[in-house]
Order: sequence, then C-alpha cells, then structure tokens
Amino acid sequence: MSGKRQATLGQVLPTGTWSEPDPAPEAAAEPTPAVTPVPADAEAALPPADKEKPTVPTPASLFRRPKRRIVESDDEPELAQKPSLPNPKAAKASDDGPASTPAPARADAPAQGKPKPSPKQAKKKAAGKASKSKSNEAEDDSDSDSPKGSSAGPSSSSGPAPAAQSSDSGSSPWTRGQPVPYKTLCATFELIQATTKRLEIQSHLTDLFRSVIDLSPQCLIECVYLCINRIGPEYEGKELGVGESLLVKAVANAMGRDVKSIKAELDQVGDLGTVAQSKGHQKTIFSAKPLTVTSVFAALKAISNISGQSSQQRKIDAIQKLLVSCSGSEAKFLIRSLEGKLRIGLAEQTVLMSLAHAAALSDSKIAAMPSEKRAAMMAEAAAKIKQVYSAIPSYDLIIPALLEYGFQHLEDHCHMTPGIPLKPMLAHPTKSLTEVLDRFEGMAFTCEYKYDGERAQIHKLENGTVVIYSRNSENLSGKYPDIIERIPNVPKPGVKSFVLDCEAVAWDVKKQCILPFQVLSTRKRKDVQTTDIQVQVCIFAFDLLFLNGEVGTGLDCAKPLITETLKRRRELMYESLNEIEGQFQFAKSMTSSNVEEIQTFLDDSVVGNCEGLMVKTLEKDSSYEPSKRSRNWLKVKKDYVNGLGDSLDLVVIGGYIGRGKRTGWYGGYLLACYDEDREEYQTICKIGTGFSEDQLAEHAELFKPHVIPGPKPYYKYSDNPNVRPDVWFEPAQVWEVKAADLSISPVHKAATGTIDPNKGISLRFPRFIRVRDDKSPDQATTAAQVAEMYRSQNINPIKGTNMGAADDDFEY
DNA sequence: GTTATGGTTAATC
DNA sequence: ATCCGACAAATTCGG
DNA sequence: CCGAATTTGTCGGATGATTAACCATAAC
Repeated sequence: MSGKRQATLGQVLPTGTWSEPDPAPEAAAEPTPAVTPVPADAEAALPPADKEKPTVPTPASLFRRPKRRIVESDDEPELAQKPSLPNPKAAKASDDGPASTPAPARADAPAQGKPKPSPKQAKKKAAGKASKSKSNEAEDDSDSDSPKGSSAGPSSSSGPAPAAQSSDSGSSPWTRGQPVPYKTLCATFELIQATTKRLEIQSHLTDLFRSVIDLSPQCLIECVYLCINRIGPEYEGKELGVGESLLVKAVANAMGRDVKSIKAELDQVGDLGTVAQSKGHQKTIFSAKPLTVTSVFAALKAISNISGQSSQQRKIDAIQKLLVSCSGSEAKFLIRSLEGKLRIGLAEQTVLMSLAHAAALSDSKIAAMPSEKRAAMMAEAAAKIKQVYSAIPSYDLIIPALLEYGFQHLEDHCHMTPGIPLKPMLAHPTKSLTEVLDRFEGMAFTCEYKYDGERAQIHKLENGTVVIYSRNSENLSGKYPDIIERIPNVPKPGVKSFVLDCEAVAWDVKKQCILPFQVLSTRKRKDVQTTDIQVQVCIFAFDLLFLNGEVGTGLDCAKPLITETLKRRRELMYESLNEIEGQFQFAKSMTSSNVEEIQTFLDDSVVGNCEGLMVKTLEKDSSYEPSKRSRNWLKVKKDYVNGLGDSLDLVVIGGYIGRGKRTGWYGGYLLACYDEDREEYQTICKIGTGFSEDQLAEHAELFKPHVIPGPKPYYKYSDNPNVRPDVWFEPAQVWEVKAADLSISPVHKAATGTIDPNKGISLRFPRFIRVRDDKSPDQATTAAQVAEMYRSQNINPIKGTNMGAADDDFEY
C-alpha cells in the first residue's frame, strides 16, 4: 500500500528541490507527507518519530480517542460501537442522496499503515489507499518503535540537514525559496493527528519547521500562525468573521450539494472538515493552482477583511474558491482553520517548543553534536524561547529575530515592551482551603479577593499613551475610554510608565459597591464615548509587571518586573500608585496562614460580591512568567467546595449531537426544572461538561428508549436554535448539577414570572455531578426553589439584574 | 431610504 | 468558564 | 541507590450562559 513512500522518502534528496514525479494523482489524491529531516550523517538517524504505533485504525478516524476505547473496539469500527444516536435530521436528510455517497472521506489519514483495519472500514480504506506515509526513512517499518524515549528530544530532530519532500502529486513541489506548499503543511497535520503523544507531535512539527527554516524561512511566520490558528497577533484584533453557518453554506456550494445534506452529514461525521474533504472525489479543476501556505494565509486575512454589505456572500464565495483549489486533506484542514480549531492535538505550547527545537537544529553546529549535547542545546533553546515569549508574546517580533540572530541572542532583541500585552498568569482551581494549605505549606503566601469582572492589563507608556488588554490580549482601549482617562491620575510623581494586571468590575457609583458580572457584560464594546457610558467600572489592581522610574530607587531605566517576586512587585505597586475610591483600587488582600482567618476572608469576599479568593506565593515561584507555569496561582471558589455551592437536581429532556471527540454520542443535554404549580418542565440550561467518557456512552445508551419525536406539551422551552435540542426525551432521569450562580436568561424558562415577568433563570457554569437514581423527574428541583436560590444570592441588592428596571439605574 | 427583527459571530466569564 | 483524558515529569516506594 | 510505581502537572479539546456588533432581510 505504501509503495510510494518508499520511493520518495527513502532517499536523501539533494537539498534544493524536491519535486517528485509522482503519478497517481487521481488516486484520491492522497496526501502525503512530507517533511523529513534527512539524517545527513552517519548518526543515522534516529528515525524520526514515526508514528508507527500499533494503534488500531481509528475509525472515526479523525479524532483521537482514549486508547482504552480503541483497544476495546479493536476491530470493530468504532463508530459502530458507539450507540448510534437517533437523528431525525439525519434521517430526513439522508434521502438527499448524496449524503451517503461520499464515503466518509476516507481520511484514513491517521490510520496507521497498520493493517488491521476493520472489516468494513477496511475496504474503504484500502481502496482509498492508505498510503500511509510516514515521515521516516525507508526502513522505518522495521524500526518502528520510537526512539524518542527520553529527553533526547524528540527523535526526529536528530539529523542535521533537513529536507522536505513534497508529497505526491507532482503538483506541489517545494522549491527552495518558494512558498511552502499547503499540502506539505497538511501532510504534517496528518502525521500529528495520528498520534496523541506530545513529544511525537512536537517532533513532527520540528521537522516541518526545520525544513521551512532551511528552504523558505520567509514562510515561517505564516506556518506558525497556521499551526496555532491565528491570522496575526491577537492584539491586532483580526477575526475571520466566519462561523459554522457560513462554512456550511460555503461547503455546500463548493460541493454542489444542499445545506441540509451537509448538515446531516456533519451530524453524522462530527467534523465539517471531513465532510468537505470528501469533495476530493470530485477531483478538482486541474487548472487550479496548488495552494501554498502563503496563499492560504493571505486568503484568510483577506476573508477577515471583508465587511459591509453582502459581506457574508462575499466570504462564502472566497471560501468556496479556496475549497475548489483544495485536494487531498487540504480541504479538511482549511475548513478547520476557518472554524478556528485544528483539533489535531496541537496548540501553542507545542508549537513554541517545536520552533525552539527547529531553531536549534537549523544551526549546523548544533545539529552535528552528539545526541546528548544536542539535546542540551535544544533544551536551552526551548528555555530561551519560553522566556522570551513570556516577555513579548508576539510571533511577528520573535520569529524574524530568531531567524536573524538565532536563539542564543534572542533575548537581546526581544524584551518586554509596554504596549505589547503579556499572557496573563492564570489560576488553578482548588477544592478547599485545606488543599491550599497543603500546597503552599511552608511557603509564604497571600490571599486576594477574586473579583467577578473582566481581566484588564493596563499599559501606560512613557509618552502618556494608555492601552488596555483583555485576558486574551485583545485591545480593550475602545471599550474603556473612561479608564484610559483616569489612569494618568494614578501614578505617583516620578512614575512614567507601567504595566498593571487588574480586574475591571462593574461599579455602582451611588451605592459605592460592586455589581455582578452580568451588568458589566452589557457595556458597549466599540468606540465607547465617555459621556454615554451606562455601566461604570472600578479597576482592582493586583500586580505590577513593569515599571519605569521606580519610586525610591532612582532607577531610571525601563524595568520589567516579571522575574521579581510577587512580594516585591506588590510593594512597588503600592509605592508607585495612588488608589482612587471607586475608580482605581488595589485588590483587597490579606496575608496569613491561619485557616480560620483565611476562611473568614473567603466568606467576606463572597459577601462582598466576589467569587472567592486567589491565593499566591509571595516568594518562591512567584515570578510572573506564564511560560514557566501559567497556572501558578490558586483560586478558591465556594462552588468548588464539595457540598457547597449551588447544586440542583434537574431533568434531562433533550440531547445535542456531539462533535469531534464526542462524535457518535450526545455532546450535551438540555435540562429542566419542574414547576409544580403548572405541572411543567421548564428549561434551565444545557450541560456539556462533567461527565467522563464512560458516562457519555452510558447516557447515550440510556436515553435511547426515551427518545420522543417532539417536545411534550408540558415542556417550556425556547425555539431558539441554540436551545432546541437535536433530540427530545421524555422525562426519564434526574441529574445533579452544580453551578456557580444563577442568572436571568434570555432563553431559558425556569421560574419565568417570578423574578422577571418574561424571563426565566439559568445557571452559570453548569456541570454534571452525578445521576440521581433516587429521584424521579417530578421530584426534581422546582421552579420555586430555583427562584428562591436566585433571590438568595443577591445579598447586595443589585438593580442591574432586572432588565425591566434597568432604566432607573444609571446616572450618579 | 429607514427601522425593526432575526440570525451569526466573537468576546467575556 | 468547567471538566476530562493522555502524556510527561516529578516524586515516592521497594528491594 | 536504582528502577518501578504512583502522584502531580501540562496541554488540548469537548462543552456552558450571556452579551454587543454586525449583517441580512422584512416591514414600513
């Protein structure tokens, strides 16, 4: 089956051009892989990671699944094994005909070359040809197991001269200096997708990057962005403006099918990319120029720039045009890129590491080192890249510097710069104060209120400019002009610039108190004028990441503080800035290791409308370097604590067909509470997290006999397409669910008429806890109880929550 | 043409 | 946001 | 003291409610 591999991959190609005479185009356009570092020296090659794993072919193929399951299924197609979901839509659509035809895109991709395809699947695959191509050398077959073992680093990285192979279709050779063929990238994606081992993924990506650095370094940035699925630095705020709905239309157009049939197939296959790939069968126009990383990236940017009248249609057209040029697995990944999720098991951290390793190995001296030394250099490169990235997380800046100066001197050219947002430090959820004490035992630590607002990283530059970034590095300056105006009043004399980590919280100016998150979220987001702000905000600062003109030290040069201890950073923050009541305050904090004191502090925070506490070490491991440990802080919320928090027993009345990892099961369910007076079930939320895979499977099975064709007359629900379930159930089971809060809902119906005349109540952060077999549906939490829970959480009367009364609450 | 309504998307948590 | 699962890394255990 | 067993930490990807912005289209 893999004939081709041998021929092409086995040999060392001259650096330069690889084109490959490969015929077999028609054959279902097999993607082929791609990049292989060719071991130049005798080192002979640690064979690059080949993912030869003996894994059984994954059927649904496209998604990695727990090994356990794979094993079980062994030779049964996994799909078959999953309880098939009743799917009205699908059923219906099925007559559309085409749906069935496209044999599910045989993605075989991941399928290992491994033989052992299950019966049915086997045929498809076989036919499809699985040329599994691996990225290793010829003999890969034999050596199979990965050497990757230890640290030596991902195997593949060994050989010095990287080489790349274009894959099959002679249509896309990769020539030095020319743009990287998109097919090459996709081939790497296929390899990555075939495994769950991170080191292996890393090594495949390293191979690709090495080749790119060697052959077409100008494409490195684009490759990196495509790998992490972005079209530029986050702070530039570029968005594709393309969602599933548009994509489905585009795919339908491109394939000459109707939207309904595409949707039906999507439900069945669980991945729109796969659906689109099956287009491969209709073979694309010859004239279409092969896509390159550069052209695809440019196209994505172009799509993001489309706006205005008929922009939707223009986007669809643009996407369709791209799709038509796709062959092999390109369509699959292109669609997934547009969806914003590659779902390959690859994301930022892995990309960063691969980049570092590739950079190291692209240095011929390093590549030639004995493996131990080489591994050490790779580790050093990794550490440097991480460090630099935590100070200035911008590929636009790092990659050019990396290419020009190499990783050793990267830090001299890339350093923290006010105006460029840092990745925020995150917190790890903690179940109890006891757990906190355990973790931080023997270390100095401090507690702060966890405010319920929006993360805000405030940069004040020397030139007076103030910029605010969100948790995801989006520029919030247009949303908070009021904050920007007040910031100049904050620094003490001598403080010229700084970067602060804060939480922006909705603030009741009259009552001088904090308002709930739901109020904050109603703030306008774009081009806000200070004069017509409806929701005032108070900033609660809790960390200082950069300071110029350090008070008291006379220091005059720009000073990044991220490597300082929290203790020091906080001292500097207190020394350098002034609080302004109701506008700019420091997060309330307390340092103690006494459990009772901390417990009291926690209780107070909740009473004060906060979510709980953040707990942070003051000295040891207290630097602000997300790359070191992005979740180095702990958070304690009352709803994490067992037995505390809002827990409800709700009835399952509907299910949603799962996607990706959950293909073949329900990905989520619709829950309702019981209204005793009206004798009806009122929706309160959907739920999609908290269950193990086993439970997911059990649930799918259990509800099978309870599926009903339509909602019961005594179900109160919204017909909003986001709420209406794919499948309805009769009331059969009660689940215990936990939530952080209750909110007024625009779509759910629980307790409608009690808190708000027209709106129901819903849950914030709902998650599945367990099945309540001891309760029948009519013993579920009642609407009255829901209403009571809602009332009891507003200790501090908030006006904003009730939209009806919202009018009276602005002004001051 | 302008306005109201509805659907989609991306952003926050 | 919460949560789960696969890996990798770190730590402890047993001889 | 080393290798095996166990625990802890990282990372990636499923999924939640809610809102403003934007666009398409219907209503006027």
